[in-house]
Amino acid sequence: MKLSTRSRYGTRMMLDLAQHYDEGPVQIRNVSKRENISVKYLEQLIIPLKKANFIKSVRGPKGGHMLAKPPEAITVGEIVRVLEGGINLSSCIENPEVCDRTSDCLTRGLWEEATKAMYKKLNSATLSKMINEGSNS
Amino acid sequence: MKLSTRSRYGTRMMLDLAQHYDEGPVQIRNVSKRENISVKYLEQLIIPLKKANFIKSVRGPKGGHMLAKPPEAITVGEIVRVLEGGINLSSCIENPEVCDRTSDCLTRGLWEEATKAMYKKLNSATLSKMINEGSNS
DNA sequence: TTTATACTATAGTCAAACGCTATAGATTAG
DNA sequence: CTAATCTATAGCGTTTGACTATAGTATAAA
Repeated sequence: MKLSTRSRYGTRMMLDLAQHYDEGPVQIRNVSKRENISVKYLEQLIIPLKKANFIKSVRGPKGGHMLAKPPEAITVGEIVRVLEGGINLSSCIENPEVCDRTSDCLTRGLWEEATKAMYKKLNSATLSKMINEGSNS
Repeated sequence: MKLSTRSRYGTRMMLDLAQHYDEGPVQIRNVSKRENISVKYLEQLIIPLKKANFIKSVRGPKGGHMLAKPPEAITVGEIVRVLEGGINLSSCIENPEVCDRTSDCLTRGLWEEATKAMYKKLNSATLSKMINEGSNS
């Protein structure tokens, strides 16, 4: 029931990139220092975020990473979905065939509704909103 | 991000008990057959649910288990909270001290809001509602 | 054209959690 | 007193999570 550190660290990295948007490529090394997260771990998180087109990278010296879209066009919901591999309270929501009781299951609908409620909140939070509203909003 | 089988099986057991409420003590053996969940595993789930006063048990021959309150007085949210050990997307919500960034964390508030949204849904579902509304409501 | 800097890819390690099973014991109706 | 039933605790095998290590590939700049 907990979000993985993947999602939490990934979101922090994306917020860090958002705070340095328009400053050119940001090196992982620096994100690592500021956020106190291992370089190797961040490198791993970047891969799926690039595939999802949220980050673009520049190789070689002076290279680095930057948001592929402006901070107001990326939501935390999207980030979590990419890093968590889908947000769902139960795998029977995506894959009804994992359970032979699907047809008459009393609980499935509820898990789905609860998932959606959470989802909605996360989707309403763009990176720029997060930065502007701050922590104690 | 998935609910554990503990919560899902536990909820199914509670729904089963609700469907046999007022029939006297129900034996785990029978719940096990109907729900296709191991007896030993169910026995384990009953313990915390008894402590939380959702189930009461009768020992000896003809003994068994039954809801400690009517089905309309128990919500799925309560069951999940007991079996999951709290529903929270991040442990920093219950225990701010796990992270030294709490004071200026941009994400904590969002995890909390999303948690509450999910929570609200689960709390609105009583066992009797679940049974009456069925699966395809 | 070399070299240092930075990103990329894949595999490995360690510990904790999960899902489940087994054993032994306590209680009580009949 | 005994069989049916619940109770408690410990164990076990697998999976997942959170990292870490190694061996690259690309490229700006000297």
